[in-house]
Amino acid sequence: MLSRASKYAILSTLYLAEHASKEKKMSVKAIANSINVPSPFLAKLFQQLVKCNIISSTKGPNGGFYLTIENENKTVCDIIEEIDGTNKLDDCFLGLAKCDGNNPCPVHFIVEPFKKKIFGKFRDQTIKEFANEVEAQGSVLFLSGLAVKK
Amino acid sequence: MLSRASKYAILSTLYLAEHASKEKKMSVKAIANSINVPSPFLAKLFQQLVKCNIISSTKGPNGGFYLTIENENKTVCDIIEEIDGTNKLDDCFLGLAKCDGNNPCPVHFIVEPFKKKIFGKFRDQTIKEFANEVEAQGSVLFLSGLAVKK
DNA sequence: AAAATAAAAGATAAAAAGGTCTTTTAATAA
DNA sequence: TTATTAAAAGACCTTTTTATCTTTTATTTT
Repeated sequence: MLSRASKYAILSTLYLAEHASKEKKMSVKAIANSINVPSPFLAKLFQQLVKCNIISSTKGPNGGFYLTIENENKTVCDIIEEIDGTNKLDDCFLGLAKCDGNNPCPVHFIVEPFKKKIFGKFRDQTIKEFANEVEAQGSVLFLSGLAVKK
Repeated sequence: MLSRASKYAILSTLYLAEHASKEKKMSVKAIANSINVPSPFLAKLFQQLVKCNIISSTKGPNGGFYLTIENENKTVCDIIEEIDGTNKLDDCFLGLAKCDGNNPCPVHFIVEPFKKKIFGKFRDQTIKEFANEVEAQGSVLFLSGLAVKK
């Protein structure tokens, strides 16, 4: 459904929202280590995310990545659209080119409500809001097996 | 979530359940054309499905693929496990190695009920039952855009 | 200004997924 | 029993995804 790249991008952006700021920028390596993602790959991803204004960066000593207010108002949908292209998320679960209520695939009516729900969340909630929720719920952002509750 | 191979396998097995029988076997090409799937690729898949006893085949004139009673009692889960390996379906939506109620990813509690539902269907319903439902609902099995209601 | 730091850029490599083609084998109908 | 048909088997190719490495550029601190 989502590419690994998208997953990395979502997790690391949420991580930035929670742990970085203009005053406390984070390097790729620090983030990659924290959430357990290959750092050169994440570096490439971050370039892309900076370019499309989903995250921000500065070079040099004490440089790194962080989110501006504008960045914080982006959505997870923006990330997915940037990385995976327009809405891989909305593809038919069984791969039909045209799957809808009139032309339903065999699992359409099971998948549809789920898609509406998660899609709604990804579209309507800002990164900042999402990150706050993640923090409140104690959700995990670490890919590795040994995730520890904060 | 599912590989394309799994999707092809599911659709074509349901198609076989609906359209073929021991008396009316179907060739790869016929099925591939019907549901709009590359036929050499489907041929490979079918070999695998025959080997693990999810579908049946005979060679020669009037040969082709069909389902036995035993085949009809397999499940979609059996297909997925055979093609994608054990339960790619159950992987965390955001890629966490260990994602559960205690260690939830940021969307765990949205994804979990959906997984339970679709997973249950795929596990508890036989191919035959599923195919009957598909027929009753008039669901579409054709990948191409121009699917036509039967 | 010089040294150090960290991202940007881009070339490259490895792995997985998706797809095709050719030869062999088995079954059956003529 | 021969010709034909259709699957089985396996080699091979292409594209996409994932991952790495090296060089350049910008910033900042000393």
